[in-house]
Amino acid sequence: MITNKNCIIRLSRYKNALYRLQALGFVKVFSDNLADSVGSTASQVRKDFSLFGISGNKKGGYQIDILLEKLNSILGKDQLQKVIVIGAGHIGSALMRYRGFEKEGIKILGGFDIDPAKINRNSVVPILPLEEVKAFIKAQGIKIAILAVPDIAAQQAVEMITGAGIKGVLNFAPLRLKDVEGCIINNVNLEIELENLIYFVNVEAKIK
Amino acid sequence: MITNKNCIIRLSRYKNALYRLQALGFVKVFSDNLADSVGSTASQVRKDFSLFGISGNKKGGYQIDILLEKLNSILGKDQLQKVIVIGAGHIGSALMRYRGFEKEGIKILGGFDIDPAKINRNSVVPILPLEEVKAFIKAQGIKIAILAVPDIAAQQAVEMITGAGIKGVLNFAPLRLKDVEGCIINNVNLEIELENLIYFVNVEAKIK
DNA sequence: TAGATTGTTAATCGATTAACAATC
DNA sequence: TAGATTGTTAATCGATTAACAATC
Repeated sequence: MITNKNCIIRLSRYKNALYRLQALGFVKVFSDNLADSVGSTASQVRKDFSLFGISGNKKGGYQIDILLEKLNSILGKDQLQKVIVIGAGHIGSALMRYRGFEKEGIKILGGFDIDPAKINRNSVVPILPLEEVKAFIKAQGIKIAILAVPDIAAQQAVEMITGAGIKGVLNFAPLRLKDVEGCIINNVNLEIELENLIYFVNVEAKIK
Repeated sequence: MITNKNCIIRLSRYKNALYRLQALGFVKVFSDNLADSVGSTASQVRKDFSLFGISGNKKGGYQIDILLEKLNSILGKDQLQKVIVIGAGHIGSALMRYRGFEKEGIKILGGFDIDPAKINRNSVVPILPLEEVKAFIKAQGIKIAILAVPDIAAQQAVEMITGAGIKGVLNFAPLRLKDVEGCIINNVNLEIELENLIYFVNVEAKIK
């Protein structure tokens, strides 16, 4: 099944919105309710669902609990997702301590750094020497890594961890990483995100 | 001028690639070199440039220094961009300490939090009480804010700062913020980014 | 000149939106 | 039943890619 990234991102948003609706006591939802909640359109919602064979009831809309079950299954939320963080600098450390992932069934099992001063085997998320990462990935069967190392270290780090079995990397290093065979890399470039925002703010300012 | 977000992101990537090429001693570049550097196509590069009236020399390609000047001007890199951070939790603090922004001419002038324990007027980036944020924005003429507060605090925080003059928000709170008149909001949702990666990794795993 | 590269127009591609028959 | 909502097909829209004349 071929689907685009935006579509999957919308599935995540639907899921989040459905939990909020459920918390408000709703049991079923119509495509246009859901569209409103995520800032989309009713057509888009129904189209997305039909791509995944999710169907509702004509006239009756969709039952939230069933819908959540299906979305959670598609998004892999029915099992704990084990993740490691490479690089224990400012960003890496913040991500290790960030509580938002737990709620989503994402568990950070460890952090890794080359700097001996950063090693701490006793913290909530242990921070281990980078040379242990390969063994750790294999022992724990980890497929997903967050990369938060300086730009010059990024390419080498990716090659190391993909060699050990990592299949997906969320990259915070401020450079576009070359794809590695058999591994998906999603780039989150903070500088570029800000630069983008600045551009559009300035354009708006010029229009007025 | 109407342009899409992806196009502006590519301009940032071209700029970054050009600095690397310049560091390697190159003086001029052809559209297909640049395409290679950023993982795009020569057509795309020329199209992007033509949208902004950037022209090169037939046969001669583009002169890197001139190109950089133009891209930097479009992206607002010819002036220091002043930014504040709302929320001094894990993510907010990490962003305040992150060195990557400086290189890009982005200066974080202050952080703000409601927790008195987080206040520190003497740190490199001072952390001030949230009630001072409006005055600070006005006094310093700040237009851009990074939002890194818990989800329940996000909507209110946005309304507060846009009321004081903020025109662009980079939102790290894990919920989609309602647009506010006269303010652009770019959402960076870490949970959704990871969820997305997990989905595609799992799909790849199923195919094999 | 011959060859190579730009700049722009046209073609293609894919995603979003609209429309509407089916049906509860 | 009448009205409302789904599911899917068709139309639209916008972005990317290809093609090629201009020209250095």
